[in-house]
Amino acid sequence: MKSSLKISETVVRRLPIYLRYLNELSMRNVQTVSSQELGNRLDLNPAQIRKDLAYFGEFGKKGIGYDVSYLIEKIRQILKLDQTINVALIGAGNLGVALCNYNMYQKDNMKIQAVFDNHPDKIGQTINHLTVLPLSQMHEKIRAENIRVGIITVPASEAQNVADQLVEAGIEGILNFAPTIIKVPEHIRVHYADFTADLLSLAYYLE
Amino acid sequence: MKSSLKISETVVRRLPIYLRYLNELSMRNVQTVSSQELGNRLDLNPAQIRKDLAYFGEFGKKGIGYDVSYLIEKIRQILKLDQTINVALIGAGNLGVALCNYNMYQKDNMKIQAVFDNHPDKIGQTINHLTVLPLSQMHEKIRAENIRVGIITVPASEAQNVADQLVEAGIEGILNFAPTIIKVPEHIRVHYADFTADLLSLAYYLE
DNA sequence: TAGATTGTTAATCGATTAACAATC
DNA sequence: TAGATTGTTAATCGATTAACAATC
Repeated sequence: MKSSLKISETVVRRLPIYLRYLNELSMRNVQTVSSQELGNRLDLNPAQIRKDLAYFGEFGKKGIGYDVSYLIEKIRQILKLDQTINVALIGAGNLGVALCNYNMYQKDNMKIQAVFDNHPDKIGQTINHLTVLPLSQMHEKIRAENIRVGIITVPASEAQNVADQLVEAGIEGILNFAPTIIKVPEHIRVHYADFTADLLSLAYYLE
Repeated sequence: MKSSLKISETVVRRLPIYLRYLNELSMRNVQTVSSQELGNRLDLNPAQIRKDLAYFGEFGKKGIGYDVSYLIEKIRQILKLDQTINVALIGAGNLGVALCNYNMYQKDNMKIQAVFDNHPDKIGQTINHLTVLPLSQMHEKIRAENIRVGIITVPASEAQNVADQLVEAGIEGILNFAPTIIKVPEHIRVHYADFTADLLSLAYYLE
């Protein structure tokens, strides 16, 4: 385990991709997989996959490949998904509600434990067993429930304000669906789920 | 215009980000912006922004900066957003419905013109003025409406099947929200809106 | 043993950034 | 003119890939 090394962001971003396919293999009772097979399926170079995994340890066996279950366990450890991570969602609009109901991350140990919205129509409603709370209760709830990640699904115009409140409440990471760049202190991690940019850039490649 | 040059994907992906902020400036009646200001706001290196734009032409004025309206116009041309691009959405679940209602890309000239789903409960329902059609009508409708892009919001297990049908119907690009890698012919462009990977990789950086 | 596949080094490729002449 | 800022080159930095000894 070379955990002293600084691992690049591009490497970390591939780990969930590996994990997902490994889970699929596991469900099909496949015992072992090679970097070759992984690469084929995921459109990645096998050498890259081996190198990615080698940053974290020696998980494979020469001549054999990787034990599927063992590698799943290891990647989950690396991503810190061996513990439950509590998540709050802010913005109970169409997208927010969709993500709450999705809740497929639950099997990955990330669980939406609270939903916030300031719209009077929304407050008090129930979404997937969770009552929508006003933003004024965010600080208290986030601390009480040990929530460490916030998902922002409010309009772009409100995203920075919500981010500020999340930081203030002691959140450690943010997944921002609002189509805007937000400013947070150094120690807060922000990922962008920017599907409008994904869609618009697609137009460039047409025809 | 050095349009012969092969532009890298990372450059193209930043164009919608520029466009978005330029639109904001335009609405605030800002006439001119420097790469410095853009970089500040978007957390990007000013040299990178100048280089990105210079791939497509000389849009700025030395000593002055970029004319906001002119640059918006140019970026829209580059991304081919000066024409309307018709889009189909496949999978009228929570997420699909959310994206239909969103339809904020409409102002960017990408418009969802058809919605498909095979679930009997869904077929015939109306979502944002569009009637949900069965997949069996996809081929015909896509050709009739000149639809060039497909958004996949079905479960991962069905994504490849839907992608195959989209390709068969003559689609040119796909935005895939299903958490799985899909295989398509060389000439089809696929972008991934993989927010579960964004969320899981966030866990790595906590604490 | 022979075949397969890892972990890792070295080579390549591509992206970012600094620096600055050109010029508004 | 003096100050600001572009477009572009060169330097740096980082990521991908090929190749192969080690070994199951």
